[in-house]
Amino acid sequence: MAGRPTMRDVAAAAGVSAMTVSRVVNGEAGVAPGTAARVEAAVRRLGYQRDDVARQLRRAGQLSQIIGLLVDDVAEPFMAAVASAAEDAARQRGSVLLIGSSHDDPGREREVIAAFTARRVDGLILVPVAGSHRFLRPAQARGTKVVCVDRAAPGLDTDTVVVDNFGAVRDAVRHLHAHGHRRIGYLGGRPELWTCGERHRGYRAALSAAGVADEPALVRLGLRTGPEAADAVTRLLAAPDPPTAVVAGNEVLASGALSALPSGVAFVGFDDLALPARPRPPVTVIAQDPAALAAGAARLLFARIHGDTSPPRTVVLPTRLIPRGSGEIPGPHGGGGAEPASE
Amino acid sequence: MAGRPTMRDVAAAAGVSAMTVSRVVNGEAGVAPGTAARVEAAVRRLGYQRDDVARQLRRAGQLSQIIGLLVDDVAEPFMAAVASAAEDAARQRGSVLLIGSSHDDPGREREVIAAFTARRVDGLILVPVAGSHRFLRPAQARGTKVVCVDRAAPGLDTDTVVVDNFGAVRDAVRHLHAHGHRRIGYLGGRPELWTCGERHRGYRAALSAAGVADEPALVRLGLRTGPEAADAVTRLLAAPDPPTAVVAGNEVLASGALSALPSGVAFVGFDDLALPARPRPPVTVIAQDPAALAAGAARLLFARIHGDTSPPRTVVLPTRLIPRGSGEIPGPHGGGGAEPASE
DNA sequence: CGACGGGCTGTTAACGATACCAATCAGAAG
DNA sequence: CTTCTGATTGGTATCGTTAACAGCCCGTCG
Repeated sequence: MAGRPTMRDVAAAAGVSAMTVSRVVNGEAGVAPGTAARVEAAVRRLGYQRDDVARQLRRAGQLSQIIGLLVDDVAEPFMAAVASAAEDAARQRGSVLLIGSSHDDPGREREVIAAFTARRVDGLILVPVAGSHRFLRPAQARGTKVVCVDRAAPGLDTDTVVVDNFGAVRDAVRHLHAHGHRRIGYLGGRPELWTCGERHRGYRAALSAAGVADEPALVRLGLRTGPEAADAVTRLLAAPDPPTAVVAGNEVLASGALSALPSGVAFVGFDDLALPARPRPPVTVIAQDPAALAAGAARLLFARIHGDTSPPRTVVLPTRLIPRGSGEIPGPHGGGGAEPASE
Repeated sequence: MAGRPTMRDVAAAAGVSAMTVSRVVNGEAGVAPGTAARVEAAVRRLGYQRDDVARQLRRAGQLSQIIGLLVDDVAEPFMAAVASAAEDAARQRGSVLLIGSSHDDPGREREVIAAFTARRVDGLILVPVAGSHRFLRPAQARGTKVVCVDRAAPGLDTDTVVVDNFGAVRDAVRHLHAHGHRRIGYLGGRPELWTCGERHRGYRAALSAAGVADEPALVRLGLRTGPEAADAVTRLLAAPDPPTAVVAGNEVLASGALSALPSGVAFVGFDDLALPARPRPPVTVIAQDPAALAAGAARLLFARIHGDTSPPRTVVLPTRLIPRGSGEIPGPHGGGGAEPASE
């Protein structure tokens, strides 16, 4: 009797069959009250708990009530908010959540996904790293549902929930333009990431819509860390004819850029999370809602798990430009004006 | 052939027995190279993946390679950092991580723990909420290992990894005293949480060691949110004979307090994470290392899982007081002086 | 009085994998 | 030619639970 007690142990202790114990443990009808009481007493006495591993095996084809979440790194505030909302959604539906961090490494992503699917997760919520995700096809064929969140996965035809990255940066640049800026710098992350591409595209679209030439000297892409962003800012501003405004393409870069930015330069950052302690002067940001992203992804995922077979959808959530001052510093070309055509 | 293929399917496809497939899939020796190649081809062709659920059942008594982490809320930066480090540690040891948030609710904590242990997690890393954890005894008796992190669990005899909360706040108050402050306010969280109790104890110990009377009017306990902390600060400073320095007992309160604090009042906050965008003026903080906490907890947990039966240990990690300016604002009693006896 | 129905309980056989042991076969040794 | 060894491979039982079905008992109805 060393290990954990089984239904047979309980059955023996209560003088019934394992089947009856199963019925009592699962609250099924059709057990005499007296018998149920005896079984419950035995359960408590032995400290019995149903073994969901065996249960899941026997009920193959049913759901495992486990879902997996794969993010870059849970330690990032944005990803942590996603994880928290995903866990909430899972729990509400009676599932538990496995979590893994890819750390931007495709190999690691594959490993974690394999470990998850081997445990028969009902579905995966995925923040895909760069690169093809063709390798997911077999898992999908075996029945694992997949939803991408925050980024689209190139070469994978799945439900996807993202924010309007393109529009967000386009609007931010337009905002700066409306405040009189013409030379607007841009700090972007790794261009092979889908979000970074979209955001950069938004930057260029706004410039071209405003009739401003896209000047490569004002753009730094492929930045990864805060210090890299700080360095990039310093170089941008040291160049001849420097930008009068800067946009940072993600929260890490925003945070790093701020530390190197003189107070006269206008600034808009992406993401509102890393800045809860409202630095002074306050920073204008493009805010996204990670909890809404995760909730949307979970909604789509559970719909699939429960049999939805409609064609994959892409849900695009809005962002919000929150003016707090740093983005409203007037530029040299008639700044301080209102937005051109508000939306 | 609708569902996922099994070893039998692969065996049939490769013209061998299930046993041989098992050996190939698990990389065991003693299979002829030609046979192994045939099996591997069949595996790829059918998209077979080993079912770890069935595997775990058959190998009962072995490890499930799943561990569970229960935190207040993964969205908090501190907890997110703990989760990230825990996931790293688990992965390094070939395990996956289930995560759950208790949201400070004992009922929810129990539910999540039950869901985890029913899936036969090898162990739990627990940030215990307030209240008794006696209910964990049966799970421990069934073999689930438990390690507490960040907080001790009252009434539970387990390994525990915490920081020196008492000493941290004591030193912070001593630091303020050394800079000439005598009236030092304190903002504390819910006193039923172990950490909050320890920190408040540290506050009082420092005052009493310095021969300063503990004045209840300078202390606000039971605060939960940033706005509550901001409000508390405002009231403290509006009172007659207000404090010249304030200590905040956790990161949420620190962040809230800062938003309401005039620049002349000295300030030390707990925890360095919510303030990555270095507010100006920079804030002196008591920094803890959540990754080290989680790594320590994982180390103890896996030692238990692998058979360590020595008596439970409590590991206390140090904190670091990082002077950044706000805590060095001189007070009215000969401020600016050095620490009395540095340590 | 016998059959019948409903409430309760038990029996058997899986789910998919693996531990354990037995069988087969080639070539070597005697 | 027989026996033996070692390398390969297969058969069987089993992990803990539950689906499906079979039985039992008692009261009731024709």
